[in-house]
Amino acid sequence: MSASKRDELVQKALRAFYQGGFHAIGMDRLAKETGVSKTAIYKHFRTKEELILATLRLRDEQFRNWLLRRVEALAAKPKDQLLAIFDALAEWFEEPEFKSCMFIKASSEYQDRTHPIHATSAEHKRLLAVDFTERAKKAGSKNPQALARELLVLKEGAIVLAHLHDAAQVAKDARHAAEKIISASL
Amino acid sequence: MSASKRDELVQKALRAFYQGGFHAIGMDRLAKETGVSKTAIYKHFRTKEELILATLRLRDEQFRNWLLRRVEALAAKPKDQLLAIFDALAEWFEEPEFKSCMFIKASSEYQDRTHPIHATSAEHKRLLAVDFTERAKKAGSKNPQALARELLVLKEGAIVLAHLHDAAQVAKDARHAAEKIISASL
DNA sequence: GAGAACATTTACTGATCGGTAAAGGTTAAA
DNA sequence: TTTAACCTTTACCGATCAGTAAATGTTCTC
Repeated sequence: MSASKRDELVQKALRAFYQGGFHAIGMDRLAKETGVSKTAIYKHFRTKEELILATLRLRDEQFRNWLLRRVEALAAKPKDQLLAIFDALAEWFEEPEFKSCMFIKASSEYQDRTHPIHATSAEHKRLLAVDFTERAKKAGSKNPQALARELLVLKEGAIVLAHLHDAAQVAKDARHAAEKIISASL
Repeated sequence: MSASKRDELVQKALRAFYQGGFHAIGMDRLAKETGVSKTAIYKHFRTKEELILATLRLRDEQFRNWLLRRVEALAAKPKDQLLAIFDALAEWFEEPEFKSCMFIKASSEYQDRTHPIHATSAEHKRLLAVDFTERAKKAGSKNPQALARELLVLKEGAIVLAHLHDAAQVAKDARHAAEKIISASL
């Protein structure tokens, strides 16, 4: 299997797990949906867990890359970029394939903190906090780390509620809350 | 099976699903853990889904009852009660069995909005928002519904992050954010 | 104590789970 | 053209999935 074929497999597996859930999607169904036979999959991933971890690594890279670039495209000044996080989220929520956050779902199904899938999910959120902190610092926050963590709380809550309630309304609510938090922190 | 036995079954099933996940816990394992044979379970619940729904109804009642009474015990004035939500959450996060929110996990595993399990999860969050709105109104908020929704965003985000990062820190962050949002809304 | 009514267990169904052995195809060097 | 290396497919493994039929207790009435 070529490197590009492998990437394609991981991308398709990512989509299947995201839409269907990790326990709910079996390897047989995965083979059918990706067009790669089960044996061929197991040539490259020793276990289902390793395949899941590969999809999470891809998702982490794709999502953070998308969010941070989108934020920079939407606003120039660091303070506005902190707010633009929630404009970008609003765009994401409107995508028809939006089904909450891959990492929230992963940590829901793999709850043990020592489990690699759980740890990978925690790391994804940590890396987001690192980026938020950098922007909060540039925006002149009194306590950039605290502001970043508070914005991250808003982001995660918005994702969860966008999946359950009116996504557009939730995005607005989170943005309004962010405005107040950011103002109070400068 | 007596009514109390049935309640005990639902309570034990709730615990098993909460700790293990809905797809991950099979009916055989459930029978073993609850001490009730599979056939006996199916005498009272036509499908696994119906049992899950029964556990969610119990959890909704238990959790909202606990949170709202705890909030009232922690603070007297409506404004302080809005803040006390996050003190109560902090207590919850410190419980050793804390594993995120049952409804977030349920909606993660049953993603279709038309699915009864997903709808039940959405309803649980809606009922919390109704209570928050009432308290926000009594606290003198300019826009009680908006404040309630923003606090709910904070609450859900705090739960997700408490499950992934340092729970005590996350509870503090959410409380600080709530202080700013509440102040700005009065 | 006989018998009806109900609750519970054991044992099973076909389907699917994650994972693998063995065979069949394809390609390229010799 | 043969052979070896690699890749993929088919077919299977034991375990577990949700759900059920038939048999075995257990309890209550008479």
